[in-house]
Amino acid sequence: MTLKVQAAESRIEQLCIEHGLKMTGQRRVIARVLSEADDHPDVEELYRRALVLDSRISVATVYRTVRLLEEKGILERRDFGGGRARYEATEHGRHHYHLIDVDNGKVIEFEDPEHEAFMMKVADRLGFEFVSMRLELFGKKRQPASKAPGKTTPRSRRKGDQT
Amino acid sequence: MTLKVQAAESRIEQLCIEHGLKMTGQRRVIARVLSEADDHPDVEELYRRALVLDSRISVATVYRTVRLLEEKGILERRDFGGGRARYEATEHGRHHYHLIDVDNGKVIEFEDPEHEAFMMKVADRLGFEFVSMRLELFGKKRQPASKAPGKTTPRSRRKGDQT
DNA sequence: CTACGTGCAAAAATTTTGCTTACCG
DNA sequence: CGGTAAGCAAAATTTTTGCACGTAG
Repeated sequence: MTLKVQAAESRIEQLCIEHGLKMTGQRRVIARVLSEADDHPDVEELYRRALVLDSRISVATVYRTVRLLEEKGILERRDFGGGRARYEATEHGRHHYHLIDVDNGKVIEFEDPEHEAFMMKVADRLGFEFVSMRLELFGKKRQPASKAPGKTTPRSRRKGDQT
Repeated sequence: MTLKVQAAESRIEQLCIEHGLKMTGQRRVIARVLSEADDHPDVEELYRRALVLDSRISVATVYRTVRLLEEKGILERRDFGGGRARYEATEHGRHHYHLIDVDNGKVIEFEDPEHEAFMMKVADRLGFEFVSMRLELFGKKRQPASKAPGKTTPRSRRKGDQT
């Protein structure tokens, strides 16, 4: 019996093809990494994950690729306040939003089905065709039941932010 | 009769004082620039405007100040896709949102009175105390009644973005 | 075959910082 | 006065690019 050796195209690769992009080995790898990510990796993280699958990829290519995919509407860029852009796949018709814990940078996702529809209506009313949106909510965890606040903010380029 | 020679504190300066910040000449200038801005200037633009009022201000100070004010919740940082952070004064209880024209970077503001209340409820439901939020809508101007699309995107660090 | 993609390293752009001096409270 | 802020220039980061070469279609 023959094995199917990873023949399946990743979801993002599929989208790339639909958009008529030339599929190079690197793009396939990056597409796969993106397809499998269920968090919000920045370029450096994408690069790291891509390297595992294919060691001859350069950061430059990752940058070029995310920019391309963003322009095509396949990816969306986020800014959760860490100074570096984070990416996630676009989910048409089913947007989710982000609640960022300002104390530790953790990101919680939530949905609101009516919200996107409402935004589309807003765009329409203003004479625009909806392209995409971003909604970020910043908050502090409630429940001050114990310790002191604690200024836990190491003031420097934080490499390892969460989710 | 004596003239009131700019004795009035700017709104932002007022807030700084309430937050117990030491008011230096530079901060006063930057606070004033921010108070008078009705757009979304980036650091470089703030620096330019501050220089007009006081020539001995350095960019470093502008960076340090916006960071400080953002931490205090007096300012909010925005990302309209130009690669540089933009700032605007926080308006508690009356958030407005941004619709960015993806073709030319122009920003249109709009409001939705119920929206912030709704977001606060969401935060609360998730166990968080609302700190702030951001909502950005990206769209293309409708009405393709004339010319061709036109790839009007000079691909490089664009210095002069709109609004 | 040819246009487009990639690697590499250098360049550009943005933001942060170390250190000394200035100045608010 | 004492501690914080500012200036200046250097450093750190993040992102883009020029060029020679590789490759998808």
